Amino acid sequence: MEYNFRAIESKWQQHWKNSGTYKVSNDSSKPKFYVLDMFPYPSGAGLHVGHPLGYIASDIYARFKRLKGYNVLHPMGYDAFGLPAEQYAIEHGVHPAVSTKQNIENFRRQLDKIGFCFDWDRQVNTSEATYYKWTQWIFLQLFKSFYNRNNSRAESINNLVAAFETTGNSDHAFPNANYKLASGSKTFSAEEWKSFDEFTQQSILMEYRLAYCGYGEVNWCEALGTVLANDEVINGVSERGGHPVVKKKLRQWYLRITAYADRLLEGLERIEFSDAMKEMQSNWIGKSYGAEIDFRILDHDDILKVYTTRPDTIFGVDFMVVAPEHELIEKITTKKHRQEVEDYLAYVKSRSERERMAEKKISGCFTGAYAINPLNLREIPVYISEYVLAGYGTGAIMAVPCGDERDFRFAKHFEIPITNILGDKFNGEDANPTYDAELQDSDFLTGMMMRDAAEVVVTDLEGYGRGKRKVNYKMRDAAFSRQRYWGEPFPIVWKNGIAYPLNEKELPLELAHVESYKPGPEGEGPLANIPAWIARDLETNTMPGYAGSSWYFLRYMDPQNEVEFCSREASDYWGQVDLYIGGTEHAVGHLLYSRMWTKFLFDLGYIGHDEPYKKLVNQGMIQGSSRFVFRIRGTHQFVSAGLKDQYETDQLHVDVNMVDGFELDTEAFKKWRNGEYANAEFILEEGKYICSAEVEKMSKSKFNTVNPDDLVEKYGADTFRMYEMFLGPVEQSKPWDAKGIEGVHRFLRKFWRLFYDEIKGRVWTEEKPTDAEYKALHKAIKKIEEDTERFSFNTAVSTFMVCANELSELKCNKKAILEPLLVLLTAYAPHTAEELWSLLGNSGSVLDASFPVFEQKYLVESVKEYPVSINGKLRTTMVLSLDATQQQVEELVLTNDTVLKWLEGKSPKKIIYVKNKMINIVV
RNA sequence: GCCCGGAUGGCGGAAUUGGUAGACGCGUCAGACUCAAAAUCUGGUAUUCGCAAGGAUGUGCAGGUUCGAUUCCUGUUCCGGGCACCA
Repeated sequence: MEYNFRAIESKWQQHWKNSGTYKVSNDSSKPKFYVLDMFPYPSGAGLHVGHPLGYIASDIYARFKRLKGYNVLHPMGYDAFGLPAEQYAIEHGVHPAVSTKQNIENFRRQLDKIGFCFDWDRQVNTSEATYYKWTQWIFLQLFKSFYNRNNSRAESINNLVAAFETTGNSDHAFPNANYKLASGSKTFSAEEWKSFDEFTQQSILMEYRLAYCGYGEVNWCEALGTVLANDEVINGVSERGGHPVVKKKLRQWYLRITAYADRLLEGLERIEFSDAMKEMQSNWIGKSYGAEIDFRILDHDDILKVYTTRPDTIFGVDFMVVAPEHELIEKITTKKHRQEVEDYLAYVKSRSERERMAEKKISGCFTGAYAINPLNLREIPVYISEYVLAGYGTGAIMAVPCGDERDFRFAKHFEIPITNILGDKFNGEDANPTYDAELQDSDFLTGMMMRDAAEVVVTDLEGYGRGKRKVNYKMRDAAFSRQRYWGEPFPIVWKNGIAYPLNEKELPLELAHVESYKPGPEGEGPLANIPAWIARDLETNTMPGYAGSSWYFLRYMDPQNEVEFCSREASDYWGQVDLYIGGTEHAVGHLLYSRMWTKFLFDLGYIGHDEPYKKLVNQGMIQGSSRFVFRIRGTHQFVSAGLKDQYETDQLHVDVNMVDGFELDTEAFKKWRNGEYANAEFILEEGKYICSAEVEKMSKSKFNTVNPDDLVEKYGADTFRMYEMFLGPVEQSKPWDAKGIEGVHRFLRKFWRLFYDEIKGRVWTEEKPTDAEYKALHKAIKKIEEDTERFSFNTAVSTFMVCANELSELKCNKKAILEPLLVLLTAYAPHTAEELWSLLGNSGSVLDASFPVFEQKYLVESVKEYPVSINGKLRTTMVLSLDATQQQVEELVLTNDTVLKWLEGKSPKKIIYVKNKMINIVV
């Protein structure tokens, strides 16, 4: 009887489906455990081998916990809204709902073949109205709430209106400190509030709402008449067609995530994320303590406000730099410098924020204006440079070239004289950002340590009313709208420039059917082209990809609920996600947004916990080998990799399936993407078009995916599962390579042969095991249990191999040994385990067995082979009793021939003996 | 540029707390079985010197701490992820 994995796997997959083996109840006497995967975007390329890496890990853990007696929730669904479906619709004219449905069916087929223990009755799909009804509902709650900074939680906006009606905004200053009423004031009284017209009142409330409207910059491509995602822009031109892209301001929705900045930081202390992950999140939030300082502008009434974390360096300020978007530029630029400034601003407009940050070359220009240092009245030139970003702080900095590297290089480039306030800590060749220097040439601060001076400066400035202490965050409010079709519609109508929420009873606001996915006028989304939509004054933007994923873990708990997003009873039962598995690429996006939504729902009392994920394990990325072609800027010509340096080119991904090794199939390329490159011309080298290659994360957008189907077909799901785990630590990124899969397959066949032989048939017996056999088993139980618990699945797989090798060698075919081993194997190779379990005469699923209990008594040893080193170099080994004392060891060691040889007659200085570890002799 | 990770044989990786570097698997070499092949089994396989015994070197690179460093510290190179509209 051979290992017929195809028959076994389809038999058990069918059986699990029919008998509801993986159905999970919200009502159980067992302790609960919630294992969650980051759900996939169902791309047209199907599941690739990178997806299952995390899913297999979580599946193993979920099965392991179930064997350990838990009621385990392990659901799966689809993050189904998104740009690629819309792109596909544009290219092929297939409605995103149709292609998404097909893609989901394909994903489901692929997932089913791998034998996951998902409870599919709980599946969610973010693009279904039954789901996004509740995404819209939560959005409305955000819209109708504000963040009460007096008690640090979200509350109904009605409470704020009530406060305005009694005390104006004296207890609730504008969240945006720069916001001013038409009168120029930042405060209003109750009487004033009541006197405002509705538009003014609503505009004011918009400044407080947790979901609000504002203006933000997008990538605008005039030639395509559309807004582009960052992904679609390469070197400042569109990926499609290579057209210029500039920034354009559009009305956008935002989520006021900055209100939660402190709580998002604090919450990190209560969750088990890796230190690296916590660090990334806290760097993203970027809390800093500093000061806002007002610099007057010479010959103007205007104030240039800067934020600095180093007020102690104020006497080292040699120039000011403002962001190119800064509102004062228009006013303060002198006639003489106007043309130069305008040219510079035009250049910056074509630059993405990323390019600006990554740029090593110094650029900038002088406005002709001077600011005045408030402490010594020194006149300081005001420059514009792209390295200062409008969104951070006040969009202006005071530059201290002796202490800041970028300021230093800027000063050198523009030949601005550098004031040294660091004495000999500044060498004139590099900036020194130290806090440990005695200030020099700093007026009344001279002689003071820098770290003490900040406080003195701020106090002094506050005295003059020229500055104040300020906590600043690098994090910005999250842009929450897209000028796209395939996303959740906003349940908002616009009347006379005022946004009104739809009545909750009108939800879901279903996405209207469109004939074309072409953008609307003025950069609006495709919804703006639908007369019926416009006639209802509905918002034409849609929500971004992360809307649905910000709360999906809650919907799994109560997926069919028609009256609530999730009942409090269900969310109280399941509580936090105990184990969340997903990639680090979501470190600051999805994970921060969903943490914020959870805190918000907690504030309003809809759920009882304020952190969604108790423990996060980051699966490493499976990397693919990408191929690139080089388009000559502004043309349809593509140049082979070896010749690219002779031209100015943009590097574009091509589908690895059109490339043989490195050689591009140019005819396939012309037909690719529905003829996008039909008129491409090629500059070849030696008659071939050679692509360049890079190892990158495996992703549909990089066209480098490898599909698991063939491997599952050839070797079976159990082999595939164990092989993906055997590749290496789950947290580590690794390039995909299928060449080792044979070894895992051989192991499973070998394992099978412990039970059934191809010739003899059944070989397993009821005989009593020997000590050696028990030892092999219990070593495996211990190691596999520990390894599974700590997510070290690769070493667990190798332990299975070691154990099977040992049992083969011992010729052990005894049920008393093999049966517990099967239970261990269930989490890793569920089909094989089920089949053998039933062949051993058991009824029911092996998942309902209980995890074998490790017994130390089988592993007790009395002696150990110790490594013996001389001066740290291993020279020999000695078998010694485990309870040997230091003195006994010293005596024994000195009788060893090898030791004596290396001692060369000298007596050892010291003998280090670490029990159960090693012996080292120092000469 | 900034933030976060990673680097160990021909390859994927192991070494859980500073204690025998290379478990397990792939590949490869030799052998057994076979008319032959597949499958299976046995043995070898970091580099290097040596007939061997036995040495020397070795965890990206350069230093440091330690009786002892893949592991800790400092610096550095290369690769990967993220940087706010891919999801």
